[in-house]
Amino acid sequence: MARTSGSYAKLTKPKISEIALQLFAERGYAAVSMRQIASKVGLQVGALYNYFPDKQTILSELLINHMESLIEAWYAQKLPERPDKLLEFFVDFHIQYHLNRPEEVFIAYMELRNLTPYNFRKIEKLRNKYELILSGILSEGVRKNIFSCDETKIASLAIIGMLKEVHTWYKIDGRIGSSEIKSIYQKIVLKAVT
Amino acid sequence: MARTSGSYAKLTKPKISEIALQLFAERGYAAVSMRQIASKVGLQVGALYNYFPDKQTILSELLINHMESLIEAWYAQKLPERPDKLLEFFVDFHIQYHLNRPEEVFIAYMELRNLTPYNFRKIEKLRNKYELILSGILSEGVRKNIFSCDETKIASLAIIGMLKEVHTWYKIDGRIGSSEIKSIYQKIVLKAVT
DNA sequence: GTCTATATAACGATAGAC
DNA sequence: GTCTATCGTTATATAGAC
Repeated sequence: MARTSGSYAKLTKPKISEIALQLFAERGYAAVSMRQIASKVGLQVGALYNYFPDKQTILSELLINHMESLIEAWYAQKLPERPDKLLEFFVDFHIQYHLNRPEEVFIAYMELRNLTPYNFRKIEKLRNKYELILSGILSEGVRKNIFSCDETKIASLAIIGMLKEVHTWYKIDGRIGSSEIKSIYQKIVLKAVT
Repeated sequence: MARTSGSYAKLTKPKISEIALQLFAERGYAAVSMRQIASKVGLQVGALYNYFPDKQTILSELLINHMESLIEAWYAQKLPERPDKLLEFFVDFHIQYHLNRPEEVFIAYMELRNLTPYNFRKIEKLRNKYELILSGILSEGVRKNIFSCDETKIASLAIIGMLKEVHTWYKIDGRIGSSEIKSIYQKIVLKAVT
């Protein structure tokens, strides 16, 4: 068995990320200090820099991991082949994934403006990669004459834009359940491209 | 005629507020420095303190003025007497007023967390005052047997909460015009209380 | 790997000359 | 009313002891 100090250390970085996520979502990136993060983790400031080179990297890693996990989660599934079923599947997946991570969704939306241009471009690339999944589904459907859609690229942007607004409507204790929301959006999206 | 310096000075405070509003909406309150505000106004930092005692007051005045202007704008209108017409009028008024001020709506939602407890309570009181307008309309309608509603206070909170979500849906260049949105919400709200 | 101590810069806010 | 200069504080980030 490894030394206990080493075992704990493996948990330290995820813990820093988790607490930074909470604080950034609660007070905003610029309003949170490294000292506050360290204090809530149970460390002194200097120790944070064993895990992250700077504050900016804590934020950018949160956002990059969020996007990368999203894309990985998509490809980890067994996907249906028919493009119309695949599109329904995508809507369902997207809504469910984002409803399960309200804090990540919030900072991915709010704190983009606090990324350096370099990190912002990284996020943009990942976002494009995710949008390619959807536009790929659409153009495959068009090729098989199941969908009718002139501009699959623009259509996929519009659809993702629409789906993004779910989190502003959805309340866990509200009258509308997540399964209802998903079926509503599935119908809207399918109608939009057939 | 007054001295030109005096004339310009009268415009300085509104200009500071206007530019602070822009910057706060764009980058967030905590990420904007007094020096940045001063620079964009065309002043040195020290000069800002002739108009505001501190940075916090710039933010709180923006939010307080936003709420006070909203309430004043309501009472400045000629109001219909019938409670059902008055309710329609309220929905129309609320949506139009907020669609015209996207930056104010945004910081009124996002920057509440950066208010001191004292200023936060001020905003809460103004919000209650605004909600009293609506609950007053509802209870007057109940008294005249036009509306049916058990808890007018809770109903008014729910309605305002619903109306607040308009700004997340509405896009000026979108397919849905503001007049359509208003009539949709008027119907929903009226149905909800009759 | 974590600590204490510190370098360096930027922040909000103030004082006094003009 | 605006400027320059500066105070005191706090921030990020680093260096070196343990």
